Amino acid sequence: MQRDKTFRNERLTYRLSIVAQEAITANDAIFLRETGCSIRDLRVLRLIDDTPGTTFAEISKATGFERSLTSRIIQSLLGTGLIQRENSQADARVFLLSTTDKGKEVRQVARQLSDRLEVILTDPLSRQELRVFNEVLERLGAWVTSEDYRSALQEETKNNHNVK
Amino acid sequence: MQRDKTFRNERLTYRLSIVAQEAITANDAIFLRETGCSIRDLRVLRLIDDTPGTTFAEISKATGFERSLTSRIIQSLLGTGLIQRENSQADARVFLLSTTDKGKEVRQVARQLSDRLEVILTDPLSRQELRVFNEVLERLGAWVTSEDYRSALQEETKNNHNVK
DNA sequence: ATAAGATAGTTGCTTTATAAGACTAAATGG
DNA sequence: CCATTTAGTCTTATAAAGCAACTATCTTAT
Repeated sequence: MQRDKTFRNERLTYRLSIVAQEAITANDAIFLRETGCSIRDLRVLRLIDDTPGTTFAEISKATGFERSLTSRIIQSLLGTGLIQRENSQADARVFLLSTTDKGKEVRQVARQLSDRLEVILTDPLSRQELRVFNEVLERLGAWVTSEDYRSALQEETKNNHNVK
Repeated sequence: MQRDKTFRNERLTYRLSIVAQEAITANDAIFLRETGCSIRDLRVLRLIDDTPGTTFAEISKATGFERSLTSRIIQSLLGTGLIQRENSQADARVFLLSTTDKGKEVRQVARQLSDRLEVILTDPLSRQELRVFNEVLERLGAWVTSEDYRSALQEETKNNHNVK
């Protein structure tokens, strides 16, 4: 979609959304094709691979995904044999999750793919620009997810409820 | 959602998506509250205000929105009295769109709000960083929407169909 | 020992957004 | 004047995501 947009003198937020949207949807399709997993699935896979023995609840908390969504993602990863689960000895309600060999392999493939896609994405940038961009993005990420950001927004829109 | 994410050593694409997602959803809610329009509606409003006498088809083409979606957005703007339409003399199938006074006003309010929100968003950045960020984002925007980007992606995934 | 929560995880249902496509009316072109 | 194309609308299908109910197990208090 969106072929011939002009793109000049637009808002930062707008440009941000364009870049994010295009980069992500394009990448997501590629990940799906090459690994059989969406980016979101892979994020869960990565989490499990990094912390073997983790549980459903921890995944849900770490990702912020809804419980039902988390559950379905885990089902899917189990279904494709990328992760396995065993009953916890300590608590019969709990399943301990870990990656299978196949899961580890897919994770590796995804990691490499991700590297290559990132190289393509940042192709038009100089090393210097990339560095700044990365750093700024990290800072902005922390900022937009902070409480301070939220209250700054609230403060703003409280004052000028109907401007002029 | 997503409160205590750690955020370090993550991918650029991931950080990009976080920032875009948070910034946009937060902003969208604010725009909706303050102007009664979503960001998407406002984009259409802006287009119409910039090119009075434009048509449904042009809007759809410029935004890349599906025809049905475009139609519904226009209906909505008509319904809230932000735009008006008249029959084209030249072609009875065509409606010429233009903004009403109310529409122009809302556009102004939105513009100012957008300015203020952007200031808040970029609060943690130095002037210098902001400049680079803006420029890089513009360049990336052009890049990810280009044919070259698409073919670079295709090229990439064609070669290593299943890595190792 | 047992009743009353609380917690782990799953499943079905509802809402919502979007795309797809059928449809009407009018224009174009041979 | 018939066939095809185009403008724009409207209905319907589909898919994602959240909500809430549900089972099973654990914990705590009496």
